[in-house]
Amino acid sequence: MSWTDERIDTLRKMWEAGQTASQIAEELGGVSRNAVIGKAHRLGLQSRPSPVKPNEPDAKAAAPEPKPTPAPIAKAPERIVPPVIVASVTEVEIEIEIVEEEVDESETEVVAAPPPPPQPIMRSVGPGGFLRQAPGEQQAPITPAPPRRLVPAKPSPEMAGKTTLLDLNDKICKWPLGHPGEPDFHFCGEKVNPGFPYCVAHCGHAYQAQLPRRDRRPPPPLPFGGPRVR
DNA sequence: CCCTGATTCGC
DNA sequence: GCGAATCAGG
Repeated sequence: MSWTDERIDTLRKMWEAGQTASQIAEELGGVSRNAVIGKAHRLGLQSRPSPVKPNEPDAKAAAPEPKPTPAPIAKAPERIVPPVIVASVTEVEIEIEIVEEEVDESETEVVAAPPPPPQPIMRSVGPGGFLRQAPGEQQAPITPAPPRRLVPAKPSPEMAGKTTLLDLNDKICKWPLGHPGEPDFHFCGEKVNPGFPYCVAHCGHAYQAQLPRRDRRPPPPLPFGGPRVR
């Protein structure tokens, strides 16, 4: 197989969409994961969370880097599934600070049920103007992706007018609708909130205000062993 | 071991 | 330019 313009285009778009080299190679067919990576680099596409860190030669008296705020970023979920990223507060906006630990000892005497705090819904505004979901109105994260590759992500009748993987570019919302492998899997396709991979509306889903730990519900168990089919 | 991407180097 | 081999982190 050779690198035709179409194949290069597919590679480029899938790479930019965050697909792994393996997935891209699988999609293209006839090439190995290494071939994809090699090509991607030759194309100038590069950098993307790599497991291997660039070795800083200047690691002499390297000060033990202070990390006061590790940035509350939810760890990356399965590829393609929109990351529900906890708001990494960049501006001055609502800050939910709750001193946890030591929940106080007043629990021995349950006098009255704590009255439900009738608070108005507070939403923080993210850059670009999207409204973050407030804690409490947050919805459970998207269901895990089903087995992928049930169907080629290519042309099909019902995909008419849909934004497919190959339609992605910097200007349109990459919020996935459905799951990879499903017949009608496609992307939002709206104009992006400048500087973000999603439109304003989907930014509101992707970047959410943090919920205090103690009020957080543990993630629901995955219906089946989880993604990844093989 | 599995996965990942980066890099090297013979072709 | 290509990609297998190799490396190294998670």
